[in-house]
Amino acid sequence: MTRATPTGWQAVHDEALRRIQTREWPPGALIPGEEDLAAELGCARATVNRALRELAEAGLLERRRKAGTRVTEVPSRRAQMSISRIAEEIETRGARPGYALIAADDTPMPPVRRHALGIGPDTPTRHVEALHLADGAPYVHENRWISLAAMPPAASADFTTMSANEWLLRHAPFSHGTLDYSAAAAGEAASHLGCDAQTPVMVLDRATFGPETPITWVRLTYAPGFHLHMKI
Amino acid sequence: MTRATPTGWQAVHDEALRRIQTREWPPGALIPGEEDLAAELGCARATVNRALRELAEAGLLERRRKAGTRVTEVPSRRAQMSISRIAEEIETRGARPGYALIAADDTPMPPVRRHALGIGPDTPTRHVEALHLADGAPYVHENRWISLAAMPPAASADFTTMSANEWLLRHAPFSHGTLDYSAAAAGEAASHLGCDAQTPVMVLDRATFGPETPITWVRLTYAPGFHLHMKI
DNA sequence: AATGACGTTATGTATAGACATAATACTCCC
DNA sequence: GGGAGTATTATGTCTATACATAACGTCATT
Repeated sequence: MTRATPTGWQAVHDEALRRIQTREWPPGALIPGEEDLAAELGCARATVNRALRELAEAGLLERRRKAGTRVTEVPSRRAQMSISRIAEEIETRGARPGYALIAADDTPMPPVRRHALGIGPDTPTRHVEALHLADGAPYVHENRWISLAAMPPAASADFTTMSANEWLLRHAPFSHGTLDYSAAAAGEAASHLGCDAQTPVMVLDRATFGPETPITWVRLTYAPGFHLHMKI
Repeated sequence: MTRATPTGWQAVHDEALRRIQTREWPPGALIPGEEDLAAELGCARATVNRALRELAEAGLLERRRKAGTRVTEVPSRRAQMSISRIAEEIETRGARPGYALIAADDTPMPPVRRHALGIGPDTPTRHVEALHLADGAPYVHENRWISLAAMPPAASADFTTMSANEWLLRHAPFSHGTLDYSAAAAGEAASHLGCDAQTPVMVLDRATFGPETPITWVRLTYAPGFHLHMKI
């Protein structure tokens, strides 16, 4: 019963994945217990545990104490994308990043966005508008408000050379946030992006929070032709 | 030196996260070794390892053998979204899902898409066009080709009541795929979505692969107002 | 029959100890 | 001084064992 070949949790992971994909363990089926699998594959239970835990995190298995482990009936898998500095994003696409500040002022934050970020009408904010370039061409228009309650130094930060995006990534201890992509007409950003006001473009609204407080709300309006690529 | 309070890898995880967020461990800094932390927090090295590994997977720490563990300078974090059945997606938004088949025929797969999916011009495919509804209103238009080489039963499957989306999730052992969101004018899908051909809408191009073979390529054109929400 | 207590069981996690591995730091030789 | 080989070291992983915990089933009680 003891198989010699697989050692290491990755081998166990791969073997289990194979059994799921070949439907040797069909959807909905209860798979052998950790103890049994460990015996069969000739390794410790902890090793099997690690392997099956990863598969459960990937959404391919469902594990419950006492009930055991079963193959997910209709796996709802997670797609991942990495959120990074815009400059890095541009470099990843093989282009030379550029940056131009349009305005850094005290334009008040619209009430709708105050609400989205969860800050009161009295919280002071700073407004920054900028354009990011890829190989000299407009890439994305950035329209941002920063809560000065959460980030007082932002009041005097210089955004002419370093973008607010990068400044915040370096200085703000952010912990979580929300992303909201939608399609819209370019509208006011059109002139900066060098397109028609009616051109369909991708818009990203992002709210970012520190461990305790809201930090910033930003609308990124991408130039026409942008596409968001993810793997699953 | 021994702290009583934290036990369990989650406690260690939280404590390390706190130290990162409070900049007690500033960006770029080398943090104590696993052995030291285990001694300080009064637990086994394996427990510290588990906690720090999770933080490294989250992109907050960078770990290298011999070099030790350091806090990521500019963390590029990952946003996740769950890919599930369209019906489930609609239910999640609090609406009653509906489905209507528009066409199931042998319309050939356009060469561009054959290329995207990676199948030759001789591979037989089936074409399915359908509309998904949320509370009776158009939600998303589905335009799909299925490789019959990978999924022969799809040739005779009945897509009038069950969508190809759901049928494939149940029958195809898919392992990976690519997602590509973009903004575009509604175009040909406009009539089905009940909007203007020039209306900006979100378009999702998805290629899905089994462990060995390409399975399906689909273009989902979402109705106006759709937005893609993610958390980070 | 419905309800509640309890034992059983599979997963979840902690532990100490060991070895593997990668990468740095150092030493020796030329 | 420079390059090659070696020692050192922090993380990566496996093992065996133990106990914790959630939840299913059963049995007794109402």
